[in-house]
Amino acid sequence: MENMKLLISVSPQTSLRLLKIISQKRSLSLGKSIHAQLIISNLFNIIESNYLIDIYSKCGHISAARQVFDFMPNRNLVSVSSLMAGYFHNGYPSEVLSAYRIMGFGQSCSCPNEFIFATVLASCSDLQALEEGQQCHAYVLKSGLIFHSYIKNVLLHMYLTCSSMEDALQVFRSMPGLDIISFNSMVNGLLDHGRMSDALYLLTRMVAEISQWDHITYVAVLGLCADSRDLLLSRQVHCQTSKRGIEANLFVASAIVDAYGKCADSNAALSSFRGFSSRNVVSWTSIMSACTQNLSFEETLKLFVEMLADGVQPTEFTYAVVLSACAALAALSNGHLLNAHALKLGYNAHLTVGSALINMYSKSGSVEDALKIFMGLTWKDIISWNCMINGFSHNGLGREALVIFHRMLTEGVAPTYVTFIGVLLACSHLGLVDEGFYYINHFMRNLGIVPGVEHHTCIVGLLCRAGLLNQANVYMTTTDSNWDIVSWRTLLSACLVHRKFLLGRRVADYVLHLHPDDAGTYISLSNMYAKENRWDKVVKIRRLMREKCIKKEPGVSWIQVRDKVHVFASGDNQHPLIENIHKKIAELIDEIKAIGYAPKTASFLHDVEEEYKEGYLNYHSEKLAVVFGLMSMPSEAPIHVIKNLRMCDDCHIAIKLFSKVTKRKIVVRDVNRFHCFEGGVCSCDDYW
DNA sequence: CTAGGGTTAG
Repeated sequence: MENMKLLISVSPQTSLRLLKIISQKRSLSLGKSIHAQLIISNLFNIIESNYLIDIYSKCGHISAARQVFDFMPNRNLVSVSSLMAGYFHNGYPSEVLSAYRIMGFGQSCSCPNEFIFATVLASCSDLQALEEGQQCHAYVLKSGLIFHSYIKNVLLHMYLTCSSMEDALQVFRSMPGLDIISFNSMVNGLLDHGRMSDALYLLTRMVAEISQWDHITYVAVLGLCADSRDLLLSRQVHCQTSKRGIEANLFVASAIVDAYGKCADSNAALSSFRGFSSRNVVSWTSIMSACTQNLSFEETLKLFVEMLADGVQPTEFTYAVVLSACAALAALSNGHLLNAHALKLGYNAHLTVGSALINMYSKSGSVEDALKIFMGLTWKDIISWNCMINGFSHNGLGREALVIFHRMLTEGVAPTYVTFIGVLLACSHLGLVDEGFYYINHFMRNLGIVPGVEHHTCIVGLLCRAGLLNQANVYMTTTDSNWDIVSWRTLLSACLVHRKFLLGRRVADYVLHLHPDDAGTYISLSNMYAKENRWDKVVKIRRLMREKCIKKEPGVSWIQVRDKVHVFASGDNQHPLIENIHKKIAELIDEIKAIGYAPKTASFLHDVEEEYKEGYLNYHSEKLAVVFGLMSMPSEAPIHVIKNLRMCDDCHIAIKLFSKVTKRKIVVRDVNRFHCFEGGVCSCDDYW
């Protein structure tokens, strides 16, 4: 710094050399001091001012750049294009176009050159301003500027982002002298439009026409690997990049992690991520996304903590990924924490973060908080609406879901495939049979949305809920859809709830014909027999399951208390406080027996599985977790428990009564829906 | 002195 003052006062050539270095280094503080020196010595000319515009723009101080520009007594084309580039790179493409309009080229100013058009066309791309872009196209054709390679490529990019693939292809085909940048743009454009085979064809052409691929070509190829879920190809490309030393590039590194994640190999994603020498937010976010997509939710949370410890600031993408991991885990307290964190950094206003928060809160049993977030959004898109509608529906709040749906229609937002899953689910909760059929048969059809198996399954649920089980069965057998095991289970469990055992057994036989080893169906069947006290049949089914080595997925429930997640499996005694928990359960069972609870047992049989024996039900995982929660949470705090299977009958009754005798709010998220127990009743109205 | 293509999301 001391030397700099001397240099400026000594020679103007040296000051230009200094300015060049400062521009390359993007040093705001040095730029400011040399600016001050120039003012003091009153020595600056057009070139020095242009440098200052460039430096301020590159350092994100666009208003300072504008000030320098405005105070210049004389300007040239470089002054204009530097300022335009500044506006463009700082995210103000519309300023570039208005600057162009008021510039008065050809009159007071000389004609625009290739530098000006490069930035103007790039701004058209960002603004999706096809018409302006076409006007530029005409000008660069007439003026001959089209022969500059920069102009050619930026024009191609404009058509790729603003117009049809056909227009872009026409520009691409008519362009002489294609270079690596034109090819890269075209490949990426094709991939963006989902035209994978065309992209692949172009890549084979690139092998012949481009001597050396660069890192951006590899990013495109890795995008192709990810889109086509081709693990082998991903490995091959990864190897090539590391051989050529390109994997050190952070764009390439992130693309490698993403490709492995999309190809369902989270181990490869993790080990390649660990092997990279440098990291940034994007590569961190990519690895977290890879883990979340492959159901390693805890890993995502651990990585997030590690990233923060590394001093890397999250972005809206990061929050979206981590929040969706929280949603999957129903990790409400982590989600709360992330909400506060995002709020502090100002990311709460972002659409993706907002939707992720709505999703997280509604999947963690706190719809009230989800609604608060939703109402606080200044900008809503279709995904925010869908998250809120589905959030309400999944929590059994059909009325509220429909209110949001109608508000969405009034605001002129067009519903989508996902919207109607929530809407039909809401109809099912409310018993609105006619409305449900109206939505699926007319409303969706008028919008050109073809109903999928999710919608049809909602209709089955709707009919079942209304007690129209035969109609539900007929609907399933006569409607052409990709009926899956989920849809059949909807009908089966309805048969159980409504005690339609004849139909239930017939359906179960049919399902076992389609899915011979489905444990859930065997269990439903045996539950139906158990409800009729036909224990001989129960024993037979259990024996059959043993012979076929079909195992029931063990019931697991978990609850978060402070910073720790406590996991309970049915009948296991792993928890350090298990003695106290059993004692507490026994006390509570005695209490609720006094108000009418009658436990179900089949103690008179020895050949029945453990779970039917006396007292065994008391060791069901959800009871263990709920009672542990009652013991360890402050007395006003609601108890949030998550279970991997559907809740069992007995636990449902017992927990309802627990909520009454303890005056606590208890929320259990099972694999299907939420049960919100309060004052002895459940939000599911005993139907699940 | 100024300009081009690229990674992560609900």
